[in-house]
Amino acid sequence: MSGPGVAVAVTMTARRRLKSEDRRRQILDAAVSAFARHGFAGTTTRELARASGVSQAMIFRFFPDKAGLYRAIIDRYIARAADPFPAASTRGGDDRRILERAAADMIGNVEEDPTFLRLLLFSALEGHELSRLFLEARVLAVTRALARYLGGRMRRGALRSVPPIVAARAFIGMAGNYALMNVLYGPAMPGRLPRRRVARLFTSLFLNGITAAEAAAPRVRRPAIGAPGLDRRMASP
Amino acid sequence: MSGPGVAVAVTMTARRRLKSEDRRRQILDAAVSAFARHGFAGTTTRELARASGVSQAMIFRFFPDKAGLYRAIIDRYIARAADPFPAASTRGGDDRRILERAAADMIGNVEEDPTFLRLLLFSALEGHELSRLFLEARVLAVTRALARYLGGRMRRGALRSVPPIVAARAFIGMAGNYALMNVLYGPAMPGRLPRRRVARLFTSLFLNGITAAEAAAPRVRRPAIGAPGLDRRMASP
DNA sequence: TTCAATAAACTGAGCGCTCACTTATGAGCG
DNA sequence: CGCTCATAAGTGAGCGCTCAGTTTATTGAA
Repeated sequence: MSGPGVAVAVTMTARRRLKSEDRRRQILDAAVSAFARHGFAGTTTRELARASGVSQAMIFRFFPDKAGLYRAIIDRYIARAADPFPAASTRGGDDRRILERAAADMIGNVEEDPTFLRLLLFSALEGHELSRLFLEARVLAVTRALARYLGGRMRRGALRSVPPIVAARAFIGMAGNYALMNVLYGPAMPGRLPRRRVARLFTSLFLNGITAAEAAAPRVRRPAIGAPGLDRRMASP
Repeated sequence: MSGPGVAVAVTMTARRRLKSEDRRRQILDAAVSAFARHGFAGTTTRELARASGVSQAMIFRFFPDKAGLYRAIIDRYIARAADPFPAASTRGGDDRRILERAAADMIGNVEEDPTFLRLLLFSALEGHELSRLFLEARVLAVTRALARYLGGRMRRGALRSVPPIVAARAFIGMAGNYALMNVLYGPAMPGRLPRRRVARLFTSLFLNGITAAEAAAPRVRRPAIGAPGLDRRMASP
């Protein structure tokens, strides 16, 4: 871990003093990984210090307290967010390519580095005050952008007219939930395929489903009393 | 906190003795709520004791340790799981009704009581050993059941032939992610509609998308270099 | 080039407090 | 009675956090 340090070990202590800014970044990096793995409550400042290779005291030199460090992490993520969907013109209309790419990116990014997703979930579950900002800057930005795009395509008559935000949530839900489950349960999760293939399938399902056409299956609208089916056992004890 | 206890405070202790089993259940109930709200690491045994109205020591009379209590909770949830999709015959084929109901139930159950979903997420994120069982008994059971149903319908030619598990994950993803986001962010989440309506919309999208038909939009398959679109900014820092 | 003086990075020891968990000793019902 | 239910009062360990003091890098007069 620490180079070719062997027997001597006296002058070669190899303990590097970093400039304040570098050290701060190092601690922040280590904290990102720790908080993503164990959450806020499950991470100790001692552990953070050990992971950064410094003493506990350094943590509190750079950050007011543990919560302040967490806040700094979220700030950093928010600051790096950019328009995730830079005005993909709603006229060209190669919907398939755009959606496939969006789905593949979502799945791919989460697969390559689940850190952000885990931080997002932990912050929401643990009720951190910045959780909402986190959501706004990243998740909602994507949702709204996609909704805007879909809405534009609907207005042009290319897609069925449904509430665009809900449609966007449906598509993002497919890809997002797929990625989420893979992150949470890894290989134990059945139905994992190469991400491009999944993206293609989700896109195909979604586009087939939402593309304007007289196809729409006959609207059976029976009262549906006592029907068998996926029962209510999904969430209640 | 302890009633009208004033000077005397001797005979009127009002401390009820419960039978062991009742007390155990009471503690378990309180623990479910606490763990669902704050996770395992974020919940203290003092807090559990206070919520159950007993002393801390009682917790350890009924459960070997904090982890054992958590285990008991998960065991209970797993024990209550049943076949969520009791062989909905794949021949009748009122797909719309069955799926709508499934989606509405998923959304409704989570909405009415987010406890289970939060426990599930916390246990997965915190890496609890029983997390996998939890998943198996509840989430995968539903996924597999739906996949089985869809697979049956595909074999009958009623639906397009795609990997059934992935199709199931797509549908569950729509409803599940919708419910998840609503739980995590509540009213801040845009695009919330009455659950029946959302269920109807998701089902319609999905069925339109997956129903066997020659509809399938023309397969544009350009290389897609440098295309604008939802970019990769979804998950990486 | 040398080297004390200064500034900055850094740490070990330990503070007060809370954690999960234990023990001694009742209180109340059969 | 006797036996179970219950608690008050602990225990050592570990928490977030602080601070006196040490170690290193940088400076600038000689």
